[in-house]
Amino acid sequence: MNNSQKHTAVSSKTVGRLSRYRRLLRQCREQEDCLFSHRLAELAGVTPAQVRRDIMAVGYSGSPSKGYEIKTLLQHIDNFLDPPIRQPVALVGVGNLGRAILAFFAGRRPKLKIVAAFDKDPHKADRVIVGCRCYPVEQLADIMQNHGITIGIIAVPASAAQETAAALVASGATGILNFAPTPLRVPATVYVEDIDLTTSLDTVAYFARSTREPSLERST
Amino acid sequence: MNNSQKHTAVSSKTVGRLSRYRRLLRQCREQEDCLFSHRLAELAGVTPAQVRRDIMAVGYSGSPSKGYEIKTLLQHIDNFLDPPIRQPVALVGVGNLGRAILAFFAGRRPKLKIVAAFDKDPHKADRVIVGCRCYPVEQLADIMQNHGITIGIIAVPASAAQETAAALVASGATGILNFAPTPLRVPATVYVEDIDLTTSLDTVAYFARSTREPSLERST
DNA sequence: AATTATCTGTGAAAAAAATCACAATATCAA
DNA sequence: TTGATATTGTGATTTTTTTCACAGATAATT
Ligand SMILES: NC(=O)c1ccc[n+]([C@@H]2O[C@H](COP(=O)([O-])OP(=O)(O)OC[C@H]3O[C@@H](n4cnc5c(N)ncnc54)[C@H](O)[C@@H]3O)[C@@H](O)[C@H]2O)c1
Ligand SMILES: NC(=O)c1ccc[n+]([C@@H]2O[C@H](COP(=O)([O-])OP(=O)(O)OC[C@H]3O[C@@H](n4cnc5c(N)ncnc54)[C@H](O)[C@@H]3O)[C@@H](O)[C@H]2O)c1
Repeated sequence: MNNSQKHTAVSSKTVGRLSRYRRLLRQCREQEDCLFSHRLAELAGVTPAQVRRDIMAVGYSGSPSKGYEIKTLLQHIDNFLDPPIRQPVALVGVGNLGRAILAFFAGRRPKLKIVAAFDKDPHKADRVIVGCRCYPVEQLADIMQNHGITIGIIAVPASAAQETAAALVASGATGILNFAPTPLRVPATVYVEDIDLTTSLDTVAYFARSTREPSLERST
Repeated sequence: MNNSQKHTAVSSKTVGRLSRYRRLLRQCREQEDCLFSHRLAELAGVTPAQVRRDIMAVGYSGSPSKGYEIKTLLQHIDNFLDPPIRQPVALVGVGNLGRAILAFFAGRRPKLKIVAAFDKDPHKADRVIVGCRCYPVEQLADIMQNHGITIGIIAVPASAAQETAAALVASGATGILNFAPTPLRVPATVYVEDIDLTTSLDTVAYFARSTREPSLERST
C-alpha cells in the first residue's frame, strides 16, 4: 500500500483523460467484457497509443490477446482517481450556475460530493437548495473545517472570486474549481482549474471561422 | 486588408489566452494607459515571455520604453478574435445549465450572441427564456439557416448529445461548445471544445490530494 | 553624447505532450 | 509444433508548447 502518486508524476492531461475513459468504460461494460486500446481510443476520440500511455499510469496491464478487462481496468482507474476515503466539496455562490452545478453533482459520487454550499445572500442561506444544505458565507471556515473539506468550487461573481479563493484556502482547501472569469492568486500548493466560458466560446468562434474551407454554402 | 489568419496557424491555447488578456486589459484600461508584458503576465498568471509570444499573433508591437498601449493592443486583440461581421450562436438544451448559460451571455457581445435556443420539451419551446427566443428542436435546421448560425452550444443530456451535434453540423455549424460528457463524432472541419465538469472535478480532486505537503494544519 | 537601465521581439533551447515503432507476448489455425 | 496475426508496453522520436536569453530599441541620467 505504498504506491499511488510517486511513479513519475502524472500530468493533469492524463488524469483528465482517465476520468473520461472511466465514464466510457462504465457505459460499455454491459455490452463487453474486454476491449482493446484502439476501441477505447475510438470511444474517447484519442489515439490508441495515448490510451495505452495513460493506462500505464494506473498500473494495470492488459493482455495482448484480449486487451483490457473492463472490470479490472475500471477498478484500477477508480483506485487511481478516487480518494482513499472521502473528499468532500464546498460550493460557493448559489446563483444560476451554482444551482446548475448542484443539480449536476447531486446524488453522484459518494466520495466526492458537494456537502455544503455557501452564499452571501441571506435569502439563500440556511436552506436546502438541490439536496444540499446552504449556509451564509460567514460560516465557511467553521463548516469547512468541521467537514474536513479540501475542495472548493467558486461560482460567485468575478469581483468576489479572489476573496472567496482566499477564504477557501485559509479554511483548508488544496484544490479549487473556478468558474469566475478571474485568474486566482493562491499559494503554489493549491491546485486550481479554471473553467472560463467566455474564453471557450471565443476559441470556438475563432476556429469556427478558420475551419471552414474557402467557398461553400449559401443555400436557397 | 489581407492578413488575419495565415501567419503560422495560431494554437487554441494562444487564442484562449488572448481572450483572457482582453478581459484583463479592459478592466485595467481605466487606471493605466500602457503596461509591460510582466504586468499583464502577473494579471493573467502566466510568464512575461508567454504574453509577448501571444501578442505576436495579433500583429502589434509595443515599445520597449512604455510597453503596450492598452487601447491599441485591445483593438488588435479584438480585431484578431472577433468575427469580421457577426457570428450568431445557437444553444440546444434549455435545462439548468442551458438557462445559466443564457443568463451568462445575455446582453454581452453583439457580434457573438446566442440568438436562438432549442429544446425538445414543448413547455420550453416558443417562449423567451432569458431574453432569448426558444424554439422546438424540430425548427433547428430552418432557424439556423435563417440566422446564418455557425456556432452551437450543446447543453442537452449526454444521451442526446451526438444527435444534437449531427443536427448542428448538418445545419451549418462549424464550431461547437459541448457541455455534455460525451466525445462528439463530427467531421474534422468542425471545431469542438469540450467542457467536462466531471473530468475537471476529478482532476482537481486528484491534485488536491497530492499537492499538499506531508504534514500540516489540524488547527484548534 | 555617452552611460545605464529596461523593455520588446524573437531565434534557439528546453520541457511537455503525443506519436511512432517494435520487441515481447498471447492466440489461433493447420 | 510451427507460422501467421494481432495486440500490449514502452524506448525513441516527433511535435507542440513554453521558456530562455540576447540583440536592438528607447528613454532617463549624468
Ligand atoms: N451562468 C453561467 O453559465 C456561468 C458560466 C460560466 C461562468 N460563470 C461565472 O460564474 C459566476 C456565477 O455566475 P452566475 O450566473 O451563477 O451568477 P449569479 O449572479 O446568478 O450568482 C452569483 C451568486 O453568488 C453569490 N455571491 C456573491 N458574492 C458572494 C460572496 N462574496 N460569497 C458568497 N456568495 C456570493 C450571489 O448572492 C449569487 O447568489 C460568475 O463569476 C460568472 O461569471 C457563470
Ligand atoms: N448542470 C450542470 O451544471 C452541468 C454541468 C456540466 C455539464 N452538464 C451537462 O449538460 C447537459 C445539460 O445539463 P442540465 O443540468 O442542464 O440538464 P437538464 O436535464 O436540466 O436539461 C437538459 C435539457 O435538454 C433538453 N433536451 C433533452 N433532449 C433534447 C434534445 N434531443 N434536443 C433538444 N433538447 C433536449 C431537455 O428538455 C432539458 O430541458 C448534460 O449533458 C449535463 O451532463 C451540466
